[in-house]
Amino acid sequence: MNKKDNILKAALKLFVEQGEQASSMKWIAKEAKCGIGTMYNYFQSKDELINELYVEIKTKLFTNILEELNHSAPVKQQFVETWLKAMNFAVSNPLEYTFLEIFSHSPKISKQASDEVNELIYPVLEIFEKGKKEGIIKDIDTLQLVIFTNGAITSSILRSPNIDENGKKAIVLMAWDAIKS
Amino acid sequence: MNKKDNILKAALKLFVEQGEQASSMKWIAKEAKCGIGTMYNYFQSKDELINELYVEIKTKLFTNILEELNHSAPVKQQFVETWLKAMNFAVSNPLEYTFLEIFSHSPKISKQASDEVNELIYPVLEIFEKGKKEGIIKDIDTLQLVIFTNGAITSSILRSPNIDENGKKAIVLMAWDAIKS
Amino acid sequence: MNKKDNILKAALKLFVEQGEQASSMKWIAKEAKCGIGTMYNYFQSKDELINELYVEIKTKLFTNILEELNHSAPVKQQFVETWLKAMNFAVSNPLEYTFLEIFSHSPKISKQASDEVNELIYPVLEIFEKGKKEGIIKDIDTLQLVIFTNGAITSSILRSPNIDENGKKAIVLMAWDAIKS
Amino acid sequence: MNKKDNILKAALKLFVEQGEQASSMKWIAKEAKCGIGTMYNYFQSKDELINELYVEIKTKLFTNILEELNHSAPVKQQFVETWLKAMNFAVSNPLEYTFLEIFSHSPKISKQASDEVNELIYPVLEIFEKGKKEGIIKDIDTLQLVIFTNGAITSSILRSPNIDENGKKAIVLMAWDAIKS
DNA sequence: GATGAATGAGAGTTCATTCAT
DNA sequence: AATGAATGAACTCTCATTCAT
Repeated sequence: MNKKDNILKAALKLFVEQGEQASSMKWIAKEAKCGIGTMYNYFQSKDELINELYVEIKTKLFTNILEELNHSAPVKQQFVETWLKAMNFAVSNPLEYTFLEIFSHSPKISKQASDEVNELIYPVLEIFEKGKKEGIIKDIDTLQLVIFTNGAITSSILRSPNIDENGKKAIVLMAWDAIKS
Repeated sequence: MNKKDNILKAALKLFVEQGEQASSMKWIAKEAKCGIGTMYNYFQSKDELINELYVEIKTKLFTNILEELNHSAPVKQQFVETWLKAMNFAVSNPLEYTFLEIFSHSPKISKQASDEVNELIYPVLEIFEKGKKEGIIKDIDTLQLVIFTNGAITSSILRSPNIDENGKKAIVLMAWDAIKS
Repeated sequence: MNKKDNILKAALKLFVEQGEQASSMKWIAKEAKCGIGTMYNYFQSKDELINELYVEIKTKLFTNILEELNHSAPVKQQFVETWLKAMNFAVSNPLEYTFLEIFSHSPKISKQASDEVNELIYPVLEIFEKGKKEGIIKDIDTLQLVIFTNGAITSSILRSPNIDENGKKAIVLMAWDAIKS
Repeated sequence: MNKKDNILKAALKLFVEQGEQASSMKWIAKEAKCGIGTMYNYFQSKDELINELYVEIKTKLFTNILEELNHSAPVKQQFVETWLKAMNFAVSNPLEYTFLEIFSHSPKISKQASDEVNELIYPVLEIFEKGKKEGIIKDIDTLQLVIFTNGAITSSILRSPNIDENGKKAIVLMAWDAIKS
């Protein structure tokens, strides 16, 4: 078993369940079943651990969302499938999804990590752009549309982590109703 | 000059600009131009300061939103006016609104404070209920509708703090499109 | 009612019941039903309050012990009456007596207060001196005899604050057996 | 070099020489030539340090007193030897003995520590019991006899730390005179 | 690479004391 | 004389980080 992954996993669990401040390096080491010093062989500091975890999870989320995306499918279908996948990721990986929420506006996340992660959204933007060109999505700044959609869906899923398939679909369709022209 | 208000104001500023963890009591005292001990005459602990600030601002927000609400106006008008007021509050009080976002899911917020502010949302729920009864709002769990709406609008306003009147209106109307049946 | 006495009384109570360290000036003021500032009109500092209390109580104890002492009575009788009075003082004034024990070796008691109080013992020393001259008390350094006696009796009374008359007499007679030749 | 022992030794020295309140953890660390944090690797808190020191020293005292005690020797001999050993311990370990005196009635000593050390006295009680059965010790509550004896001897030794062998013997014999029937 | 005892800066908090009222 | 809000030095304790093993 990979030690670095153990550490990331332990940190994720404690950060989400106890809060970052309450999760000391000592405790993370104990949870990861390794020495404190070992953690510093893999991460230069606690902040670096947080940032690496953040980038890793965000990348995992987008990889998951965007793989198998059929760029030639109708825009609405792409929209629905994309956001359903996001919701499924959240449901299947509650720790990861909650972590992203907690740290997305944290001062602990470096500019560099933030920039790195922001690029991941581009393929999603393209779906909206395509829809706007086709005249089926409102002619509003694309980033604003994504932020609106993401805010709505993320809020919904975080407070209903046990939502069923119909519930998820209803939420995505509400989001579609919001942005469709 | 009110000392307690000075402290609350200084804490708000630093919490939002530097993060809570990076804002030591020493620093808050300096910003509030008072001694450290003085803060403890008004708040039993840093946590209590945070919680009091949270309840105060949340109450201020809802007071602002709900005053002058015309309960006999059409549901759509009530919906639009309510959320426009929320956005206006956010634009006029960016520190306050950001603070609420940062701390709304923080482990620092006590159960008691959380319960206290949760009651403030009831009048908003009623608007949705009325719309559902009239058949003009989707027949989905009311709380879920509010969370969806709030998530969408909060995300939007936080990342476009300089939005103009038309921008605000566009966002509220998107939210209306999402929930209307 | 005298404010200064109120303060001394409140301090005595709290020092004995809660410990000196746990008895803040604020708490003493509250117990004495006066403002914090008022205490500083009567005592320059907390330490001065402690020392004044110490000297006052020790003086009260010795006044009580030595008044009515019949210097022409037989030595044994003087001895017994003196120490019985000390025990009665302890039983009647448990707070005062415990206070003396707690502070008798405290670094808070100033050299000056200590010297002042040490003079009070002289009349008691004289009883022992007289007994030694008469050959009915062991020929051991007088101060050592007093310390032995006082240690024995003080220990005994502190752990049996509800002792009865016979118990007190038994202890004093044990002390007499110890020092008599 | 044992760090924990260094800390205990430094704390003992400062507590006795400066008082507990005046001996900050920072100062103890400096005296023990270690960092402040190091102390917290060995003791959870300052209070725990005090209690551990108390139990350790009291145990050392009684181990010292009771080892080699000849239970079949005459009661008077057992009595004399036991208390002579206590006095010798006090003379050889003045810091330790003074520490016990200072803290024996301190509110810092926990009920648990107190209970733990109270059991150490049992073998001493047995000597008195035996003497009472033989009719050579006064028929007074045993614990009271021990408290009387201990109070007398402890007071004596604390104020004459440079006492010689004859002086010690004289004091123990005074104590014997007090309790013998 | 792996470890965890050692470290000390810095955190939150207390409280004796001051001083304007 | 009486008050108590204001103060900040100094306390105990935490924890990210280091480094000798």
